[in-house]
Amino acid sequence: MPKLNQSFYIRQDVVQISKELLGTYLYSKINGVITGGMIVETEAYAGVEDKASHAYGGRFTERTKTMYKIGGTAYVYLCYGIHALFNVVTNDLNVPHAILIRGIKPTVGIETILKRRQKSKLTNDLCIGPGKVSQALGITTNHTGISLLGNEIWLEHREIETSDKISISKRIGIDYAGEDANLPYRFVLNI
DNA sequence: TAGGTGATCTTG
DNA sequence: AAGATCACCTAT
Repeated sequence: MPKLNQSFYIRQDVVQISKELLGTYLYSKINGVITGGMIVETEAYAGVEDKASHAYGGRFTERTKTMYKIGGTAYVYLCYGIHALFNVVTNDLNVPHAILIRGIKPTVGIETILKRRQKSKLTNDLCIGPGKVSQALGITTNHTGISLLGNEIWLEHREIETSDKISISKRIGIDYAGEDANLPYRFVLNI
């Protein structure tokens, strides 16, 4: 299957792209081992005007500078001291749009994923939750800034059958964002 | 439902 | 230089 190419990522509408990422596949290749699965949950973070975004108001720091890179870059940061959260940067250089990958359905390298997650059985929620996604695929903050067009972390295109299975809701864990906390920027694929 | 966890950011 | 904050997870 073809990798998502740069022109997919370099588009204006991060909310639309977030929806389109449902049903695509996310892979990592760590120490020669490929793990991955189908993306089933995403959230859009819409740049400098979005109060929930790390880049709100144009904030540009050592951490957030990666969000200003060109579409098709990985933005990974540490949350609550424990969890690496993986995001896809979109849009042009210096436009800090990002999409948080909140859940996948694992399909490749299940053995490795179970080992990384310290679980013995494949359950429906094994990789549901952004911290779990990174743990399952071996993604760490060291991966922040790398290209998603390379051979370490990448996405592949699939057509999903219908949009009827998509649920839209407000984003999780951003109560600090005022009225923007209610924006319908979370997308879940009901499989 | 609450506590663990530590890098990051803001304030002083 | 220090304290508050935080795009979460696990277990009770």
